[in-house]
Amino acid sequence: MVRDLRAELVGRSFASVTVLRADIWRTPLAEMLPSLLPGERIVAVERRGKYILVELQSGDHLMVHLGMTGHLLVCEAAAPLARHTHFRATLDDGRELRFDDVRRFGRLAYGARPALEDAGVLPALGLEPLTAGFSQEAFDGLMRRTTRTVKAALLDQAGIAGLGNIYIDEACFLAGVRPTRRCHRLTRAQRAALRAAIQAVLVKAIANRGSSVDDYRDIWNARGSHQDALQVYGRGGEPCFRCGRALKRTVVAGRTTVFCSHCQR
DNA sequence: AACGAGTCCTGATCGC
DNA sequence: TGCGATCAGGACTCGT
Repeated sequence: MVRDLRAELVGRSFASVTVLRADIWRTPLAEMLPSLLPGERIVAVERRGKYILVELQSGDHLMVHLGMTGHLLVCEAAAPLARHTHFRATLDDGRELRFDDVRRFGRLAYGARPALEDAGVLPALGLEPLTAGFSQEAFDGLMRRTTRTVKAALLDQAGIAGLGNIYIDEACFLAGVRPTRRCHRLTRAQRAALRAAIQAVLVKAIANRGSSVDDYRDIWNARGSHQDALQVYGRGGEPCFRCGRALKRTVVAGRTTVFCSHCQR
């Protein structure tokens, strides 16, 4: 999404702004946005973990977290509104950037990045799994110093940023590691396999433009295709693609978790 | 430190 | 056809 947004938005300026729902904002600026945002040129679109950051010429940022069902859309101003559209901003080329979210777990914020960080609106996040900082040494350090389950540790955005329920189950399957395993008990080989699997799963899912298991759509409302490549997520009770045995479905760290008890140890 | 439960929401699906 | 229970890509808070 960020790559698509970057290609569409960088260099454009915001024109008018409409806040249809103010309570999804983490900063008390919703009513001031119509005076703050118009005229601002977009200079960059970045991502930190699951947070999307649209950087403006003034140094302020429009921050977006999609939650479960949040969606950013770039469309013509005349395009019909999605049922749960909460924010729309026109661009200087006549198009609009819109945010819609059925469940309203998504959050928007506006402000200078240090201010967003100080307020905890943009929380402290861990390693970016597709950067050099996600070294085997760094990953080993994280795993060796905690007794939590692998699932819980990978869900924790303060350790590694950006992994969610789908890709954690997928990475564990690819690595042959049970999500219920305790981090500090993983072997060196398992840690290496897990780190490689996390990266491989993310790279593939991004290449496939995301997993449209249900609501996910890109900024043009198109579906991704990675849902067709998922090995375990959503397949509880169905045969493992590797060994043919029925996949187990349980709850780990409060989240539905699917794994193969034969292929994952 | 770690974990479970509860909370925030709407909508799809399923059993009766 | 209707109705209630259950569940869903996330992430807080609170109590143990």
